[in-house]
Amino acid sequence: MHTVHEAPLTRSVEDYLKVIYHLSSQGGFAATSDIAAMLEVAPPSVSGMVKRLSETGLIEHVPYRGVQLTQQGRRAALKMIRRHRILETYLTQQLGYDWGGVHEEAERLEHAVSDRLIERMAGALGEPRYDPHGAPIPTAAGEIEETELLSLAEAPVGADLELREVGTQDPARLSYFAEQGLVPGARLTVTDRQPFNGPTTVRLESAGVRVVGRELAQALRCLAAAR
Amino acid sequence: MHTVHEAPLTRSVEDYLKVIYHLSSQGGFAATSDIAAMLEVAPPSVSGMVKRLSETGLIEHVPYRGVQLTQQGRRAALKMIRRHRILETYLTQQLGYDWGGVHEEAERLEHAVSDRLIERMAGALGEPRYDPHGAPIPTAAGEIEETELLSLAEAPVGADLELREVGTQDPARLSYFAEQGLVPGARLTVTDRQPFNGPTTVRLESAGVRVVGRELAQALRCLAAAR
DNA sequence: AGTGTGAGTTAGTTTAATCTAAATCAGATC
DNA sequence: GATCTGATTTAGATTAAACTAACTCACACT
Repeated sequence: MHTVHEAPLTRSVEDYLKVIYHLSSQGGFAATSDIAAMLEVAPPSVSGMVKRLSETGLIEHVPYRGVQLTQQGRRAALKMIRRHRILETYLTQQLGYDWGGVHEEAERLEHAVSDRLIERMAGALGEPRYDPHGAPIPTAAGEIEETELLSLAEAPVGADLELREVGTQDPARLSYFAEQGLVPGARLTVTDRQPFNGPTTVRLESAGVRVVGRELAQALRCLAAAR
Repeated sequence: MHTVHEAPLTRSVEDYLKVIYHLSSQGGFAATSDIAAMLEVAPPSVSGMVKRLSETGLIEHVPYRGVQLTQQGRRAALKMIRRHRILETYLTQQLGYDWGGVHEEAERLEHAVSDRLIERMAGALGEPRYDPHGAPIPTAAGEIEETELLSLAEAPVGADLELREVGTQDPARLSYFAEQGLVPGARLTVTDRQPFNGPTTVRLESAGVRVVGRELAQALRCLAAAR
């Protein structure tokens, strides 16, 4: 299949595709209002963009239901996600950025970098497979690892887990997690959970005991630990 | 003096300021048509932008004469030039870019990077004073070295020179110069010049003899060599 | 089945940057 | 000094992305 001439996507289009990817990743449709909320934009702006995106074949729109990415749209979204995650990894490992601030910087840069630069960065880093928060980095070919992870808020008491991904971009939460030793790779055991969706208590293998409120626990995504 | 709240400049505004800086650097005014030519934009677009820029106090406009930067405009322009040159230096030294292509990449990135990132890059490079083409890098405080250089097209026969700056962004010319050993720091002696603005012949201290056409020679900016 | 509510869409305006075509100015030429 | 010419500006249209206000749809509830 020949490479088709593709007009460069504008900043906005790229952002829409990324949030549609995230919102529809758990199957199903992304709702107009959710897209609007994530982009901090009024709902009619979304309707307008949705019209253009479906005209150009990047999304499928079912009026009053929501939207889904087409193959083409998914490819474009994964490309932006790769850019974002490579940038975060590079800024962290090569330029001393900490968890706070990387996201914002990457968010701006991802629209300006060339494929060539991203691949140079990836090369300099040794083709990393995960970003600093533990999220998988799509390959240049557009494939992404899809591992089922279990949020710490749902993990059963007694489970031995490995923390794989810290699923937030909020700098305050990120630095709090980092302080608490709650970083990708940490081994932990769930020792308790308060009733009615209360906080989860865990024992960290290499540190002490932590009590994590439900909302925070939802961001911590784990895998059953290999023993 | 307190830092005034400054609205972030758009991509376009920044580009206009940069070319106005370059066009008016040899004193005097930048002409509408020259700005239009450098930005590859129609002259009326320049008139429109000039109106807005002078309203916001970044330039001084004398109708039918041209424009000049104000102090504020000059500061903004030098900031962009610093970003551009730090980026070119970083891409070249840390990510293996060669002379061709760096310019284009930096041109896009300079609008997206934060001051913080630029200063990290500058730090990683050891606060470089010159970019890969030999152009001086403005300091973070907004000062730029202004050394009088002599274009090779004007240098008298017999002069011993040090090549300081290769003043072009054209990738083809840049790689040609690099092949010929005409890079910043090269020592050379002017041995001949053909009449009527003909080519200049130079002997390179560490290589052989080169004949350089007038147009190319204009891009090579030199300093009288220390002996 | 009728209706109310909130989500979604349409209509029409705004802002920034561009364009083409038309008008105007300034300096050079005769 | 009148005129010509090319550079510059003004006028008006276009595109992309956003907004507010007003309308419409789908679906849940009685």
